[in-house]
Amino acid sequence: MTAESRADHRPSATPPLTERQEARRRRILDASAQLAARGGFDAVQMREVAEAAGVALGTLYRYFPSKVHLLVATMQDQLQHMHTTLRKRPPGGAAPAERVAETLMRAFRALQREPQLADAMVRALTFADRSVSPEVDTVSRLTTAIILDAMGAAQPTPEQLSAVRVIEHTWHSALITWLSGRASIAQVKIDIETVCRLIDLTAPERTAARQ
Amino acid sequence: MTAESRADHRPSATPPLTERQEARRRRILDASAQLAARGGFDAVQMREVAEAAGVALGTLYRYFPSKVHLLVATMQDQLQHMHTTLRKRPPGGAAPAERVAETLMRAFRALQREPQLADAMVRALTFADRSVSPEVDTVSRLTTAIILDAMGAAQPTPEQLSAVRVIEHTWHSALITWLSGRASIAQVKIDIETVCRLIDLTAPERTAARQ
DNA sequence: ATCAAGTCTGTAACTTGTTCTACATTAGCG
DNA sequence: CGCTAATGTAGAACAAGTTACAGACTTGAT
Repeated sequence: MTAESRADHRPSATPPLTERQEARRRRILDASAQLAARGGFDAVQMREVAEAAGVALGTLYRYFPSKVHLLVATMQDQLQHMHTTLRKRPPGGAAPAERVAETLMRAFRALQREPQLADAMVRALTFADRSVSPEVDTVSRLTTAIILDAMGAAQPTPEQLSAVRVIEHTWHSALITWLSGRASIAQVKIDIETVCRLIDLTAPERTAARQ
Repeated sequence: MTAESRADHRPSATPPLTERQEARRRRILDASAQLAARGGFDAVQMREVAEAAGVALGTLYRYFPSKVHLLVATMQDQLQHMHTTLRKRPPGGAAPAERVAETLMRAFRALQREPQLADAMVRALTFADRSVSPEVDTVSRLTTAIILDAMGAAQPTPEQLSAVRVIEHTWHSALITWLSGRASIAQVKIDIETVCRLIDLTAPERTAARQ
């Protein structure tokens, strides 16, 4: 059970990395997160990341072909953490809508602890162009997984998936308005709770509850 | 009734512009839109905008303190157009939710005609940092106005305003997923229709009939 | 152990957003 | 008109993302 078996998360046809390469990748991601946590998107300067990670600039670009790729990968990394953390203490609400809202608010509070890091990651995510689509998609799938987990919908209907998509849209966009100082934390909370009402609307309605 | 009285749209304490200045501003915005329409965000290069507008680089920066400011202003400009255009033929649906969805889809089709321009504007909008907040807020208010128009809610309740906020979030984020090729046009349509269901949910339901 | 292919390193160059500077033009005002 | 402050111009300079390249180091197969 060496480092090798752990490394096979990524779906794409990445040639497996040697141990030293895995270590380099990790140092880079850590350096990225650390610089981001200090000063947000702008503070993640490729030369500085390279230096902090003890790697040449060219190498950094071999691992992550652009700053946006790097930050999206950083987000993937952080989301993994969050997903495992969230799984440990599942939300307590009775209705799916409540549980999703609770989960997202928990994630939101985690982001509030490192607002600059959140800034860097979210800005990169929404600024990403087509060349980063696969990576952004991975982040999106992770987010979807977290929300579906909270809903407790193992076999979501297409309608429910639509609701989840809309929730994700709202989540990202609300984060942006918060990060750029155009919405308060309270406002974000309201938006999340509002959009989560869509879940009730799309629940498999044979179960009496809401009609 | 010279050009002067027309110029007083902007709320901030902008000293009134002379006629030549108004003309410069217009040339800059037009050049920006034209370059954006060609090649999207990346094709809007400040030197090229300046040259196309027949203005020195320093002047461009006096009018718009950054590329993002410029593109957000371009978006304001385009939204004005759209708002007037949309007002001319109001949506035909019976229920507010239908009308809003119809209006947004109409706007979406307009954006599809110039996808590169849409790309430049939307990317700028979501990439904008705090220094652009006032301008982004103006765009947001314009969008809100368009949606409220379509709803026909002259006196929206706080709940309805929350729904509108969420609709806006979804609108922006769905546009981004479309622009970066991660969602199809059909998918965007579904997302818009899904989120518009929130309107029914928040309608002032004491007035039995849909009023 | 050795060789070829692939990786890394250090560094310079290039691109484009942004800032700065020195000088010319314009606008408002007495 | 003639002055002065604000505005505009041309172009250099700077910053950070990105690319290019020559030489050293690793790796894997023989």
